[in-house]
Formats: sequence, structure tokens, C-alpha cells
Amino acid sequence: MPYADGHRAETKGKIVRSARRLFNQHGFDNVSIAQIMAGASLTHGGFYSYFNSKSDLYTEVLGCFFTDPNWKNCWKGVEVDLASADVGPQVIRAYLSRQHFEDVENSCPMAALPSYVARSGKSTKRAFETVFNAMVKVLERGSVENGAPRRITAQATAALCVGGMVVARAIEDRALADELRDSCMTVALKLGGWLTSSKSKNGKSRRARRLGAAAR
Amino acid sequence: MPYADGHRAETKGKIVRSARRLFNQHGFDNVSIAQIMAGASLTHGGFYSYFNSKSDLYTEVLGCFFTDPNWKNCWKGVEVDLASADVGPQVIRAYLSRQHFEDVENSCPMAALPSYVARSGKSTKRAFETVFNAMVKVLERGSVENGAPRRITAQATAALCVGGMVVARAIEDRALADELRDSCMTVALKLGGWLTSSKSKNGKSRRARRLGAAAR
DNA sequence: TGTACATCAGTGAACGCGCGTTCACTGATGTAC
DNA sequence: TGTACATCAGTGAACGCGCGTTCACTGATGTAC
Repeated sequence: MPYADGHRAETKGKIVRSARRLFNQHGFDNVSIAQIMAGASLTHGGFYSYFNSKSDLYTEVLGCFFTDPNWKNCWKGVEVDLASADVGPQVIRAYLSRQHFEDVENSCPMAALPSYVARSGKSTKRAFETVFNAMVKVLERGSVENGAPRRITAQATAALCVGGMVVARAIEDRALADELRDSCMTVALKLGGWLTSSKSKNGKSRRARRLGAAAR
Repeated sequence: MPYADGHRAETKGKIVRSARRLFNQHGFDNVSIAQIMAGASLTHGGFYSYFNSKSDLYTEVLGCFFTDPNWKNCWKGVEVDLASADVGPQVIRAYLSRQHFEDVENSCPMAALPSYVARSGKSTKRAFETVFNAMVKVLERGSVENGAPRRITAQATAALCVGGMVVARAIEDRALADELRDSCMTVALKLGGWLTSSKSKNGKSRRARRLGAAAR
């Protein structure tokens, strides 16, 4: 048996991670298999011994994001403790953070390529669904029933986070994008019952202070 | 002067509309200029006398969606009266409607290609921004101040509508997609103060009845 | 009304390019002796 | 410990294809007379 046991799996992981980075940054069609393989320090010829096709690879990219312990410290400087009772607000803050906004390379794939998935096959959509359901479940935990069943609110909150990030990234005006992320964050936190008062001691909202700081 | 005055503009409009249909259905990279021109009953050679490049065309597609009186009766069977005081809830219901979900061809471009725009140039992003701002403005009008400034709520509501539709289309399970659209609709209406009680006379929520009907 | 003509909207062949995919091969690896 | 070897991970040339873009041309159109 040439090559150690874990060798193949390790190489496959390298390819998937390279693909994730490149797809997130440039989209599905603008990344070639040669580029992906080069990102894993390989040449393009070996690709088809690991995957059946380029689209199959993207399905694995989605699946891997959920399986990996990536959620935790995915975006530099943003910590999420999945065991904490506070996961809900932590995830919302992390998802709509400036770090996630800027770090497209390590972006959540739901925010990076949703329109590609909409035009893809069953298995890719199912992988997307799994990631989305995981996010809904996390948001549901610890949320307060707030007029509507918690599952309903959690679903909408997840859509709000994804939508907020997608739209913020598609906008030219940076200040408006920041404002939008902040609006979504405020509303998302409120929906789960995690933000009862938006005023701080000095009478200015956290939002107003943050925007003031952003405007220099 | 050969050809009547409006001729050129009319042909350009045909190309843009054909492009809108095709881009919405298949994405930017999977549609060729030849296909777009064929959709306007033309051949590919004439394209560059109307547009500088393929990506320039998409910018015009975005701009045209906003300028056109398309909003009004964009999705069959869904009516939106922009003059009405009730625009807010009307737009939310239309945007998250089953018709909009299914009619990808005539979809709002924000829901169809947001991730492409995120990787595009300034002018495309600015066109996207204009469409988004228009939606926010409509949602702000007639909304009730609900704990947060109306502009903040309207921005989040718009992101929720776009995100809800984007995610619903990227999910494989049709029933889950329907549930998600409904969750987003309920929450969006509530955010603007357009849904105070979710219970109807018989004690079942509109939502529960609709889901029951959908499940046959 | 009819005809000759200048304009320019639209045509289609051609270009160069990069991609997804295939496949015969190479050479690094762990094993058997 | 050292060597011969079978395996298979990875290579890179080659393929066919479709695309974005260019450009010399055609022919439909409205106008001038």
C-alpha cells in the first residue's frame, strides 16, 4: 500500500479548501480547475480522481463548511462559542460583522454564492439547505418567543443575516453598506429578544456611536 | 436619416429585456451574447454597436428594472399600487409571493444575481444600490416607528425580503422554501407595523391555514 | 409619384483564447523479502 | 539494513468546444430631387 492511510483524504481537503477560497472570491464560473489545483499545490490533471465534475466539487465545499469546526473562529477576531447559551446573538454579531463583510475569501458560502446554488442541481441545493437549517437551529436556541413561534422568527432572522450580507456586498457606497449591516444586526437581535433597549447610559444608542466613529 | 427616430432605442430595449430574462434564468456567465441577441431576434454581430461589453449590459439591465414601470405588474397576478398608502405590505407580499419565487425569468434582479454584482465593478454596484434604495424608500413610507427609526427597520425589511427569496430559491425542499417565504413575510409585515395580530377569527393563523392548504 | 442615393442597423465569418475533461505516462511511496 | 517491486497519487500534453470580441460587408430605410 503506497502512501499512508490519511494521505488521500488530506489532499482532498486541501483541494476543497482551495476551491472554497477561490469560489468565494471569484464565483463558480470564473475559477478554473487548474487554479483550484494550483491553490492546493497540485496540477489540474489529478482533479478527476477526486471529483466527478467541477459542480460536484462545489457541493463538497458547502458540505465541508458545515462539518468543519470553521464556524467557531472562521472570521479573524470574531469568536463564537457554540456551547454558550448566548450563541444566538454571538452568531448574529459575527455574521454581520465587518470582518465577515471584508473577509470574502473565508465567507459563509450562503452569502458568497447563493444565486449559483439556485441554478444548481439537487445535491448542491440540499447541501445549502443543511447549512441554512444549522444556522436556523442555532438562532432558535435561546431565543425568546416574541409574538410568533420561535422557529418562524429564527428562519426569518437567518434570512435577514444572509440577505443583509449579500446586499451589503453588492452595494457600492461603503457607508451605506455599513449602515445596512448595522440595521440588520439591530433588527435581528431584537427579533430573538436579545436587544431590549438600544440606548446606552449616555443616551446615545450603540448604533449612533458606532456610526459616528465610522464617519471619523 | 435612415430608420425612424425611436428605432435604435427600441432595439436596445429589446436586447436589455432579453438579457434580463436570460441572466435571471441562467446567470451571467452561462448566457452568451449570441443567445441574448437571438432572444431579441438579432444576430450577435450587432451587439457592440449598442454596448461596450457584456458586463456593461448587465448594468443597464439593473438600471432598466428600476426605471421601467415593471414593479407594478411584474409578476403575474400580483398587483402593487405605488400610489396607495398601503404600498409597504403590498410590496412585501408581492416580493415574497409564490409567483415571484417561481417566475425566475421576471425576477427582481437583486434576488436573481446578487453574488455576481458583489464581484462586479463600481457602476454595476451603483445600479444595484439604486434599486435597493428605491425598495427601502417604498418600505419606509407608511411604516410605523416600532422601537427603531423607520429607516433602520425599512433597510432590514428590504434585506429580509431579498434574503428570503434568495435562500428560498437555493433550497431543495419545496415545503421548507414555502415555509421560509411565509416566515419572512410574517416577520417583515410585523416589522413595519402592518401585522398586529396574526390570528384570524377561527383561531388559526393565516399562516397555519396557508401551510395546511399547501400540504393538501 | 418615382427613382437614385447616402446612411447606418444589422450580418456572419473569423480571431484568439481559456476552459473542462481525458488519458497515457511518471515517479514517489510503503512493503516483502 | 538494503534492495526490488507493485501500487497508485499526481503529471502534463492533447482534445474539442464555445465564448467574447472584431470587422468588412450587406441591404433596409427615409430623403432629396
